[in-house]
Amino acid sequence: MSISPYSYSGSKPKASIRLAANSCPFNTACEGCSSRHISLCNVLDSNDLKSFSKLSTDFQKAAKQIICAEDEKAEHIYNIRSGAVRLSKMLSDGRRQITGFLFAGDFFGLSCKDKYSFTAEAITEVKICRFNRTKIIESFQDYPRLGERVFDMTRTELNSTHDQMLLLGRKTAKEKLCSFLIIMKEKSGRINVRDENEVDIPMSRSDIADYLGLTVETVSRQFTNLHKLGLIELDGAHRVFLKNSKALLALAEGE
Amino acid sequence: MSISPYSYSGSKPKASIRLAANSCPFNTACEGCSSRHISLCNVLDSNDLKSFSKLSTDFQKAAKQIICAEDEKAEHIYNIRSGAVRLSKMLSDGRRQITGFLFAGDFFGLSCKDKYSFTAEAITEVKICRFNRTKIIESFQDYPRLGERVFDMTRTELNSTHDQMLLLGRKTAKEKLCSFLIIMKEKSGRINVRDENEVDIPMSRSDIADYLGLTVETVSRQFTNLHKLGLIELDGAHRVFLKNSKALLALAEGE
DNA sequence: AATCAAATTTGACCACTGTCAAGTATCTAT
DNA sequence: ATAGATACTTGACAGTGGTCAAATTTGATT
Repeated sequence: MSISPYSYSGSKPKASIRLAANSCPFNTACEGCSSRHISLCNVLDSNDLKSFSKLSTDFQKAAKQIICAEDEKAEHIYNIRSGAVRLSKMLSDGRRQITGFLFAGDFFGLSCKDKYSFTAEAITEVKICRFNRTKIIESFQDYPRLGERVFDMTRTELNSTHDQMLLLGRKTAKEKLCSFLIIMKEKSGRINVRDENEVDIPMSRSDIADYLGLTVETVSRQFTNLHKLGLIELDGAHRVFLKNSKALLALAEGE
Repeated sequence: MSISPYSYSGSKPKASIRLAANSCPFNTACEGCSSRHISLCNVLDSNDLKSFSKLSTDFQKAAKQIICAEDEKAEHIYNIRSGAVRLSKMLSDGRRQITGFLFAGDFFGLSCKDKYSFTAEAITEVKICRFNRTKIIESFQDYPRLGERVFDMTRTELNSTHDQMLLLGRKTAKEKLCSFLIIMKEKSGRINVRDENEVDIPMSRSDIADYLGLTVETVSRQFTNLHKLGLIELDGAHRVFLKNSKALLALAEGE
């Protein structure tokens, strides 16, 4: 089995915590950041980046750790440098909806008011940089292009939540899973360019279920179903090969 | 039956079209706009408003008219002055998801890229002012408070789509309808302060169904159900009296 | 006021997906 | 390597909400 860009299978919490204390070697300078080209800060030139980097703090979380929790005071916004994160909301009886899977280059926490409106958890080991919300919003004055970039990303995000509403409200289980696979294909293409049809699925079946508004069992059955239809090949639970992504896309759109 | 703030029952298309040609008496000045206090332009002072108003065009649409269509070139952003609008997305086979109901003070069209990602239709007769997208985005330079306001409203909107995802993915039909009634109560309170428990429902059962990811029949059954439970009183299909909004809220949250 | 069309409600039935349970595979720890 | 825990898959059955159809109400048109 080829090496995954996520380390969901081999992550060791203890080692991760040690690294987190150590922090990133480029703590005070974002210049060496490996995710800069896809992050919000990619609009800053070398000079601006130097002063801007003082606003950021770098840290790391092991898989399954909470990054921030729903209803907690929203003091920071977070930018993912590597790894995978899930954002979720819960009903009082434990029913959960995952509102998004986030990867390198994605940020979260800006849309909240005084409290976080979701819980953010590490799916794999993640590297994150964090900014004070107030300060970064103020900094949009000094770095107008950054403000524009953040606004732009927020608009894009709003657009894709509308697609997700169409999925949740109107698609069948099969269409939902096909949509999910297409989404994951697109996201993984942004991060790692190997065979574009070889898609990593860092999250559990239960995460997928809570993202698609289904149960684990239904998700599992639909994986089996798509395999029987000859549309996908499974290599363990966390790696999928899309044998016919055109057909998957058509199914995803209900055609 | 008391008079509704929407004119969904008595609207006459012909008359509306005539009015639309006539446009608003305050066409070149937003000063007299009755929805200014709740609209995005409420951050502008009297001077700025005068020059800003030159960017806007006023018009009116009768109920059931399309304001802008999915996949159409996105040239404008729209601000609702009065009436109710629905935004929706469709699958190729006609399945529809309504992503939002909009009222006086709401705007739409900003989150789109080159094409509109939704169709906007008038539910009731609506008064709307329209801005050129490019020009208004440029104008954020001159009116920074306007840019902040729009950004802020976009963030709020993103937050509420997350709530809607939780609703669509994880709530039961009963919980969905209770949530809808609570949402409508809050929105109508913003526009018209009468008895806060007397809620106008300008949209059809079919619109509600497509908003909640249900069928018309299920929506109708749940209305009947809530009535039997003594939680609501119906005065026709478009006016609801919430007899116990606390209980409705609890049901909406799955408690 | 009368007629027709559209919207809403209600009923009967059923399918998709959920629930509960058991079996299998995978990962982690020793 | 072995054992235990966790994650995933599969099966049997059931229920919520969907489908189809008919009745009723509401609203528009003449």
